[in-house]
Parts: sequence; C-alpha cells; structure tokens
Amino acid sequence: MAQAASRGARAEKTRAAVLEAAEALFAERGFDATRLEDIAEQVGIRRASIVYYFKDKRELYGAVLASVFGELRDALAEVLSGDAPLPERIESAISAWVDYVGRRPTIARFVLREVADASAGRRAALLDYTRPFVDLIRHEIYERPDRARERLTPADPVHVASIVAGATVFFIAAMPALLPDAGLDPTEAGHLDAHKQELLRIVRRLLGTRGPRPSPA
Amino acid sequence: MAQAASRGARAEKTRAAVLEAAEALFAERGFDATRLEDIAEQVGIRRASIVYYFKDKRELYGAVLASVFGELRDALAEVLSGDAPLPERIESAISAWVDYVGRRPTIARFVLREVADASAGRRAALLDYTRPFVDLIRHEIYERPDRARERLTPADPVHVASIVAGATVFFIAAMPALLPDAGLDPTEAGHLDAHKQELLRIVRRLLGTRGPRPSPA
DNA sequence: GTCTATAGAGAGATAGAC
DNA sequence: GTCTATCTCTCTATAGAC
Repeated sequence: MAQAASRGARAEKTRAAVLEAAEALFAERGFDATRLEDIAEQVGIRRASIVYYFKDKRELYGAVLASVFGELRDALAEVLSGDAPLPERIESAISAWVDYVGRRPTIARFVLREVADASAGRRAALLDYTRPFVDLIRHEIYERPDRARERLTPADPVHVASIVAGATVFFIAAMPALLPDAGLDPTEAGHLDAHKQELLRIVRRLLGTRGPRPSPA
Repeated sequence: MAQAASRGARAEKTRAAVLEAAEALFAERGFDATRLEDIAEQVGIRRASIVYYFKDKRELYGAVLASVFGELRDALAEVLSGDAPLPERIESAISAWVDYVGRRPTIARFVLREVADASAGRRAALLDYTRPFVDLIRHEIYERPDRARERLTPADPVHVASIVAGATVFFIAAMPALLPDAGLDPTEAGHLDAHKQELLRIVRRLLGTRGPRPSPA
C-alpha cells in the first residue's frame, strides 16, 4: 500500500510479477475460478506471500483492473483533450482504443466479464473509465443541435459505444474461439487495422461527420 | 434425464421453475458466484431437491445453456433454411437475432460470459449454436466470388459476426450499466428497432448487398 | 520478503427419512 | 418429490517462524 515507494528492487519486481500473473489468470478464468495458488505458482512464490503485496484477493483484482483500465483511460484522455475538432478527437480515441486492445488483449476479457457482472445492484467498475468517452460523444450532440435533430436520436451515443466497444472485444476475444479452424489472430496488425477502419466508417456515418449518408426511407 | 417424459405435472412445473430461476441467476452472477441455495430459495424448495432434476450444478448450467441457445438456434435455422436469396436470409437472421435478444435478454450475459471463458484449452459451448450462421455468411462469399474479390476480404465474416453479436449484447447488457443515469431500457421496442436497423445498414454495406457504397479513399 | 502450518468459512454432493 | 442432516473438499485468510 503506502509501502510501494520505499521498497527495494526485489519487492518491486515480485509485486509486478504478481500483478502480471494475476492479470493473465483473472482475464482467462475470471475472479472466482482463479486461485491465488495458481498466481503464486506462476510467479514462483507461495500463496501466502501474495498478501505481503495485496491485502486480499479482491484488492489484487482491483489492482489489476486499475492497471488495465487506468492505462486505457490515460491513453484516451490524451487524445480526447486535444485542440482538434471533436469529430477528429473521437476518431483518434477510437483508433487509440483499438490499438490498445491489440497491444493488451486481456482487456477484452475484462470488459466482457465486468459487463456481464454489472447489474442493477452492483455498480460497474468500468464506469470510472468509460464515462469521459461517453460524455464526449454526448457533448458532440448537444453542441451541434442541428446535427442532432437532423439524424441523431438521444440513443445514438449508446449505439456508437455498443458498436465500438462490443465489436472490438468480440473481434479480439470471441472470434478465435468461435472460429477455431481459421487459426485467426485478431491482434495481428492487418486484421486489427481492418477492424479499425470498419469502425471508423461506421462511426462517421453515425455521427454524420463524414462519409456517405444513408438514403432516406 | 430419461424421466422427463413420464413425469407428472407437478414435477414438470418444478423442473421448469428450477430452470427458470437458474437462468436468471446464472446470467446475473455467473456459474461460480451462483449458489444452488439461491436457486432453490427462488423456487421455494430446498437445495437438495434440485438434484432430483439435475444431477449436479454443471448439468443444470448445461441445461440452461441448451434452453437459451437452443431456442435461438432453432429460430435462426428457420429463417436461414428458407428459399429466399442468401442476402435476404442473412438479414432475416439478424432481425431474428435482435428480436430474440430483446425477448430473452439473459442470453446477452450468457454470450458475454461464455466468450470470456472461451480460451485455447476450453472449447466454447457457443460453437454448436453459432456455427450454422457463420458458415452461411462464409458461403455467401464463396458462392459469389465476384463480390468477394470486389471488396470482401476473407476476414469479413469475422467482422460481421463481431459487429452483429458484439454490438447487440453490449447494447442490451452494458448500456444500462454504463449509463445508469439515462434510465435506458434497451429491450424497449423503439430502441431495439433502431439498433436492428443500424446493424442491417452496416451489414448490407459489409456484404455489398444493398445500400450506399463507401467512397474509395 | 518469503515460508510452513493451520484455522475457518463456504458450498456442493450424498444418504436416507418422510 | 421434497426434506433434514452430514460429509467432504476447496480455497481464502491468518499466525508466526526464518
């Protein structure tokens, strides 16, 4: 906790190794199905040693989420806070998002799991990380009421978010499992870029910023 | 198991109630976090009584999946096996898919959970249900090589599946949780139809069947 | 820092009464 | 068919030695 700063190099290394192993295993199996035993084994230490760095299993899981989603939030915040016109910033954010998932694909499974677990009672941990992005899309609409009235409905940011997030995590996590014979690696640069371009085309049309308009009726 | 046919009305009713409660709880909390105790309580029986109908927890979970995904597969098989041209059948299938999710939204969470759990080792339970649909899209490409060469790449069915499946389950399961202040009910007819129309537009362009073409670079 | 040893809390499975 | 009672296993958390 408050110890991290004054720690020696060995401790830092162990701590990072625990975090890394936990990320891989929590992503693969989920919180309940992951045993601290497995994490410890992968690091090469004993289960009880984990608590020296993380108070309990839940805290370890929280630290993993903070790492995975925190880095994403930072990446998005950077492109979203620029001076460019909003549509451009949104496109940059989508591009950054796809790049990030390709670079750190465990996030796809965490998103799937967190969304599945999010319900009326339980507050979604993702909220802290997704809100800035959703807010910006919403802002785009309020700032340009002409566009809004023209084709956008209040539900549209929801569609944008669903498509961008849902399609991407599916592309990364589901396709290899559902097409086992294809030997597909969605994190490969070519596939990832095709996916990104497809998203951008869709979003341009949805936000009415560029590209062809759909024919009425 | 082989008992179901010769069972009395009371047993059938209890069995169905167990299945229904299990569907709701497994969807909401996942396999591990759901206790047989909770399922029994919701039905109004004791935990031990569940095993009279389902050998163990895993079998109960399997029965739930079979119910949820089996009914979907039947609905899709019906529209996919018709005499209409393939593009039309694909559109009908997408329409049927969205309708189904709106009618039985628990499937969205099961898809999220099963995809998250699907990995190299563990064979995805969804495979049995998704394959016919994926195969058909693939068929569409092989049958019309002109179209394929024109704009489609071999990865395209993957994009179609990612967008159709991913965006839909996100729209249903994630949006209410990520936009708690919006009070959004994605299963409401208007929102669901907007989502469906959006998917159809996207897929038409992806398959090159109808709608506007994207302007080349 | 990391270990061994153990306590303690679930939760699923099983046996058998009614 | 449904219940009570209990067994057993798994896994987390804790105590304390090195």
